[in-house]
Amino acid sequence: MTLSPALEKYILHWGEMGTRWGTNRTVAQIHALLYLSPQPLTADDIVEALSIARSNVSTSIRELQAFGLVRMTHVMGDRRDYFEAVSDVWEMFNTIMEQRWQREIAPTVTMLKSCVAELDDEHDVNGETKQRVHNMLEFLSDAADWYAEVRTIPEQRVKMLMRLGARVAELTRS
Amino acid sequence: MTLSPALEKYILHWGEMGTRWGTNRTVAQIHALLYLSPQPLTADDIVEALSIARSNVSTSIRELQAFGLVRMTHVMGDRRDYFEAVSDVWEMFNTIMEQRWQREIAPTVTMLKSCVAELDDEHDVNGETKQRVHNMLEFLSDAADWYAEVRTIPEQRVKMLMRLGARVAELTRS
DNA sequence: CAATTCTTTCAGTAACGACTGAAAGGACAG
DNA sequence: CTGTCCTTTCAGTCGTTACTGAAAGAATTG
Repeated sequence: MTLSPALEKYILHWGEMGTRWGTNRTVAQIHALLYLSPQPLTADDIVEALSIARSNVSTSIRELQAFGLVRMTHVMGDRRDYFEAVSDVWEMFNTIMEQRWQREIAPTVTMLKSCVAELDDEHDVNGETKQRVHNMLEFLSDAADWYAEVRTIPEQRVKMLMRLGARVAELTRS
Repeated sequence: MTLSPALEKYILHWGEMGTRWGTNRTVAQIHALLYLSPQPLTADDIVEALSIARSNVSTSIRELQAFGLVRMTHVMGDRRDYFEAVSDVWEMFNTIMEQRWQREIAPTVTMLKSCVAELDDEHDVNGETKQRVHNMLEFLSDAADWYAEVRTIPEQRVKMLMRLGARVAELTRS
């Protein structure tokens, strides 16, 4: 379990980015390692490759499984758990988007709705302020509705629509 | 400078979310406060409203200005700096998206390109592994191209395209 | 039902980033 | 030029989260 320079670079970078994407460095590194590995790995493989504690692998793997980014598999005649990452990139980003949506946008929309309701009774609050809370709620719930729609469209069709969007951008310019 | 319960809730929540969006709690709280305020505020107004140190306001405001989310203004006959947030929600999210793109996606695409190049010379690396790095690069650079296109389309037209996307989702289902 | 192998839990520690308060730096008024 | 007002810088502290290592737990084998 020794990593080539390019693969090590990939894993380290992914770890850095992970901190910006809601997880910690280790979780993201493990995810990168599993994504790069053609075969499923054991926890001890990961310990060795990344030089981290066994317990750290255990908790990080659990987080990745909860995210839906890593699956557990088994090998006949071997008691150990093996892990592999979802290897389809499109599926992977769908999963990440979904998670982030649930953790960030959905609770915010809930909060905004209750704020709007409460503000109705707060007569000393400036009208412009109320309007801005309203605007934020409208923006996010429109976006939420749109995202919910898009999620139901099959991958191939989304790709098609994206190409269409790019086409329109060109027409707009000319 | 006293906040109503609903506004306080808004600001606290925004602060929480800020930590998930690449900034820290204070920066996000200040941004929320300025967004909610119908008039520009001074640094001391912010100190009082959020109970934080003056120096903390100074550095946080700088970060918000660098993000392009807050502008400085002045009042005739008053030496102090006043600050106001971009109040248009659409513009605000465009700005946030652009920043996050530059900080997260762009460097990753750069990293992936160099990885792909280096992997060409690393003959002991598994073919499937190389393929996966390639897939990731392709996905992200396609997404980057698409995003660059969309950014050039005027707001109204993007909204139209979003509605069109939702429409297609409905057609797909029936 | 002991011994072995693997996994998980958890308390303590280490590392990191945010925040404060004091001091320095600038700009203006008298 | 001096004092006042406002802003910025920075060293130190505080708080939070990640990580480790030891111990407990669970599953399997002979």
